[in-house]
Amino acid sequence: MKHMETIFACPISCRNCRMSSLCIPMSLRSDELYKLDQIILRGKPLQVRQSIFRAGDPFTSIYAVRSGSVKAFRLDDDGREQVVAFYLPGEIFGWDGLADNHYQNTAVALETTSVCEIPFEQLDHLASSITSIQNYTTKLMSREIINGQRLIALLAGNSAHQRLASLLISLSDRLALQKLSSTRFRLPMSRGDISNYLGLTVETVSRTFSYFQKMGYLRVNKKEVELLNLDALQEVIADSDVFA
Amino acid sequence: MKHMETIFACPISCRNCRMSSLCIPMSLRSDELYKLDQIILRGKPLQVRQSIFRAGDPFTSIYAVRSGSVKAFRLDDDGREQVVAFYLPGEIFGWDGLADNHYQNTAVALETTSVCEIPFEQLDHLASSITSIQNYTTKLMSREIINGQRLIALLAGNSAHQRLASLLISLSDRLALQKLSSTRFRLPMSRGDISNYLGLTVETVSRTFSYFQKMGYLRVNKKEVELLNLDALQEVIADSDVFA
DNA sequence: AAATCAAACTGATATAGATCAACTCACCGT
DNA sequence: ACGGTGAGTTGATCTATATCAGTTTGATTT
Repeated sequence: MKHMETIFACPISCRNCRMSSLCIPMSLRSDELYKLDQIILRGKPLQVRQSIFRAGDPFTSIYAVRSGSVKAFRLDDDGREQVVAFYLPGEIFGWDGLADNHYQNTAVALETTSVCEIPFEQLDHLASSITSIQNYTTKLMSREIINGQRLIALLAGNSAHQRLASLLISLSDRLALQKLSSTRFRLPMSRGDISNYLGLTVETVSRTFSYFQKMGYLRVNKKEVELLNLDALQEVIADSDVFA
Repeated sequence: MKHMETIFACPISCRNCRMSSLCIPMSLRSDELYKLDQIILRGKPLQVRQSIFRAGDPFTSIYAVRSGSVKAFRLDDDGREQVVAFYLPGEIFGWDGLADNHYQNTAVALETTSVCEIPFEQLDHLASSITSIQNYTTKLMSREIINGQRLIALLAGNSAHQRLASLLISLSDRLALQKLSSTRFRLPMSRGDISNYLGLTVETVSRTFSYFQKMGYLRVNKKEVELLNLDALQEVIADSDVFA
């Protein structure tokens, strides 16, 4: 109910989307954007824990976060969930479904979240005439590969302190892209999600937050964080304890 | 010198490549394959440690392993290398270069290795007329994303034993695709590469090999391994120690 | 064959982070 | 207002793996 006036006053489209500068539209001319806009589906906002797709579902679409945030996780052989990515506004997800036409991950809203659904078949059809779409989607997938590798490197070679500092800096940087405060923000995910994503326990994450706070690097209260010393956090990440 | 007769008697092409059933050609009709074959560059075999591309190099091509093997690694901020993938014959790598037209990783031969270089611009041009190429490359990238996420899950949630067992099973499965023995093979990478990739130390990897041997799961001598009990190794992977 | 060198293995010890346990706090339904 | 529930924090202990310190082996050079 609360958003109704928005919907009627100003139908959502890529043209008036605050995220368009981060999203596929950034690569398009006006006439091309029109065609893209036509194929995008924009449903009701999702509630917390509501899924966008589940592992095993047939692949139909990729998705862009318009507002809110999303976590993507695999279900391991033994049924445990493993978070593999968080997505913020302007970010696009769902590429894991392409390889065999079924999503490998489950994607769920971490808070009230709006996503744009981009049916892949139609996008692909558009891409055959608009080469910049083809190019851009390819680049997006490449970026997803790189982001995965960045996380692999983080998990394989870094301490708990480094892992959490990296996540905070990553979130900070991505919020900055949205022209939001990069120093004061609300973590959309629980401690459990963070610890799972970083390959740690909740206790360790909690203690590391406390440590960073004690050191004056940040202030934290539940999900609210204020980064007080970005440089110090950067240093935590950089300090390979080779010279500790 | 030793391979010269092969080269003269029978020029290398996708048609006579043992890996074609695993590689891009598998998706192509004969006339299409001809066009693909035309753009592929096949250089001399690479020696151990020779690089195919280095992080920062301008992106020009993707590569397929024809024989031998390749490791791909990131250079972390502080200059340490972090192995993010191993590639065996029939596998394709280099997608990380697409996002910003420069490779993010360095790829080096782990042994004497032949690769097919597929210039991306030309492949992309071909893809615009041959949709199965477009589809296939997209699927390959998606698979690369999934493989990365599989490794993330392995690193974030599994013990040393589980990690090594997973790698061994993965290698075994991929050798089987090549119609090679899935139980007796030579590890192309050093213990250092394995430990780096799995986020462990060489000592732990060594001890884990010894443990598996003691348990009768495998026989190992330096790089030669014989898997004696695949089921046991699978069980190591599956055993979330929830019920240990 | 002796000398050199790097990779791999093994043992002893240290430690980061897991595990186990208790407590606080905010929020929710009644 | 009141107990209940789940998320987060903190403390005490335990343990898997890192670290440190050799030793063994096999390949390479002389």
